[in-house]
Amino acid sequence: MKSNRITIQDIANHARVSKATVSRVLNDHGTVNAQKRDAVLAAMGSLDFQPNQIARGLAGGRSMTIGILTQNIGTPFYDAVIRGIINGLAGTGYSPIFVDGQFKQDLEQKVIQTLLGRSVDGLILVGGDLPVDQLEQLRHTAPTIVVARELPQWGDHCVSMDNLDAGYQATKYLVDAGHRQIAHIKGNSDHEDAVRRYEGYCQALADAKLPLDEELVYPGNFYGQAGVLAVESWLMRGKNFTAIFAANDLSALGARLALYRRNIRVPDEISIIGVDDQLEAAFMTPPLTTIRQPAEPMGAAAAEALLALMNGREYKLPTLRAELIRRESVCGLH
Amino acid sequence: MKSNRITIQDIANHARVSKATVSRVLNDHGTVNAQKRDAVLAAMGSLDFQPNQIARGLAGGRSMTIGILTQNIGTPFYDAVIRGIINGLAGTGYSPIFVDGQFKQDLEQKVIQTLLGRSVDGLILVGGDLPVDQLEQLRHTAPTIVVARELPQWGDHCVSMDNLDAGYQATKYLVDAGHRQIAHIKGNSDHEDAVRRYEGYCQALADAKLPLDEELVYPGNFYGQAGVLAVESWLMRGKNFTAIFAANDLSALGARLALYRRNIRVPDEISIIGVDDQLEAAFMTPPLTTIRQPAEPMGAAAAEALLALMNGREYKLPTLRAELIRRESVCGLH
DNA sequence: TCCTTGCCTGAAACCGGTTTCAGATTATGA
DNA sequence: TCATAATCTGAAACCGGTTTCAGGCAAGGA
Repeated sequence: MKSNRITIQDIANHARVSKATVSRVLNDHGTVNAQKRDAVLAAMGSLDFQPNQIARGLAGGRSMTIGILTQNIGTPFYDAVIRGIINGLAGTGYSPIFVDGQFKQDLEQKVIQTLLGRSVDGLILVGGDLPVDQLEQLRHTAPTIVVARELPQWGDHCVSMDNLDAGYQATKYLVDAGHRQIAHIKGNSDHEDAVRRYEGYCQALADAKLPLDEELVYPGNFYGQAGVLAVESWLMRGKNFTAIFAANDLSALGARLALYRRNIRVPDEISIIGVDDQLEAAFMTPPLTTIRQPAEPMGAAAAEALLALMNGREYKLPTLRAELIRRESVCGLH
Repeated sequence: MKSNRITIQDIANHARVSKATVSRVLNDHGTVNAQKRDAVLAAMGSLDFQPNQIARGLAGGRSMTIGILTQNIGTPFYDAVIRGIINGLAGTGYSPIFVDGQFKQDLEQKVIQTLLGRSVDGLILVGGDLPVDQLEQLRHTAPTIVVARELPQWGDHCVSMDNLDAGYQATKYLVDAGHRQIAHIKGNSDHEDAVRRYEGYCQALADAKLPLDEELVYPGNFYGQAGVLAVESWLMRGKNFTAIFAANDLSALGARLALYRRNIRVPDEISIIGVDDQLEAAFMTPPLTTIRQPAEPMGAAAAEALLALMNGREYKLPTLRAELIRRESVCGLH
């Protein structure tokens, strides 16, 4: 597969100028006589010239690539964040390169090295577990934005949503609707977001002077099956509760299924609220009341922030807050 | 942000050898005296050397990147295919670069050019609309695999599932369960997969000597709302039907919701079958009977095939077939 | 008219690797 | 012991661009 691609030298020959001049018009840099510029442009057009980014990257020190570290958690949330990033980068000349950390610290470090080996111009870390001091160090190697991970001390290098607030809003909404016995299906206990949502749950309970019943907190994992098991375990033990706050939509769905099997009506007998507002939530039966995570906007904001950061432009991060989406899976108790 | 990264020359100085020798041990190429090799290796270790992929790409002609053209359709299916690709490429030294074609031919062509400009070593096209002759041409520029698009004439450069078969299986399952009036919610009419599934539906009907009622075919778009509207339009017009074949799970969900609103029981009164088997399907109420698309395996197979293709290795594509997943949204009519 | 000045331009160095090629060294065989 | 082959090695060319630098040229000022 011999590369017969035409190079800047071909253009130079064709337009009877030097490589340097071609480079100048290519980058719109320095001054070039209008006639020569036109000749170069014409040559580029007729020869269908496509500059070699690899060579540009090597020579210019800018590879025009952005490294993206993802965590292959397989939830719709991360996928949406990534979509946001891809869209945010589209048409900017920068291309995203993806590597997968699988939520393992050592692997994360390794794949970030491969990213650096590719001289990425910037880094977007989606979630992940890297300790802050390593992030700090990384930041001095390449412009870095962390997204979908709460790092308060990182200020404007971090695009995230307040998960404690999300948990709080969800729980408070149930409390305000009159619920007093509110169960919770947790996400993975080693997952920061899950812990924060749980903290929000606790805090809302405390603020309402409601006791926290540990037995009404099920150690889930963000998957649907966890929701099923949670409900079954509570029912089995004869626990009383009128509402469930699930750490994400998928486990809310699982919970709803378990109730369906027992012929327990939602929301009449038991209310359910989730977190995510993924596409399917609106079509659950009944449509799921949930806390919307602005996943795609987060990704887009991260991309935009990184672009600004790399080019030394000012920028400010949008404040992305969890938003309560009222649908029909929660009803008032009066 | 001065790049103080250490280079092959630093290693060479440190180990008292030439760049050429360092390169040789780096690539395990040619012969190198064991002592010098050790010295080089030691230098690499102590200096924490990370070869510059950009430079390697330029010099060696292999960029170790794979271009991925995606269609930002936003459905879980494509996301899953992409996950499969990322996983399939993980640990191979190749990194995926993503561009988005948004299902627009002209944009697809443009972004493929940017991929080529980055001297990708291979190309994976996920879905898309590019005409076959352009694909054919592309194939001679870089090793190319098409995934999630049926291109029978492309033989082993194409990883796909038979969507006609998927539609046929779904419909036949309903027929075999005793259903005679089977409605269908189509996907986008300009989407090949949707058309094929519809063809499968028609064929299964024909094979069962059942008439095709055009009014029971709703022109959907793979989204949930289409499912809702489909059911409402049929009900409004007083159409009789006992089963629905939805072109994907999401529109099946929509249909289920519309029935729920009318208090029509599933599957007792109306059966539903979808296509995809996305994560949520198993937790629908009732759990959705569906045709599983092996999305992640398709992505993984595409990655594997491309790797083999690029390195001139033999390979054979797995036969990935739609698989009926029996759950509870379909019941027999007897 | 001569000297600056500023505008253009091409030659050449450079980015960090790979690869070719020829020479040096060592091992082998006669 | 010497010729020959096999094994190693470094210098230099090269990949396709960018950037520096010095010089050529025309315009402007004295």
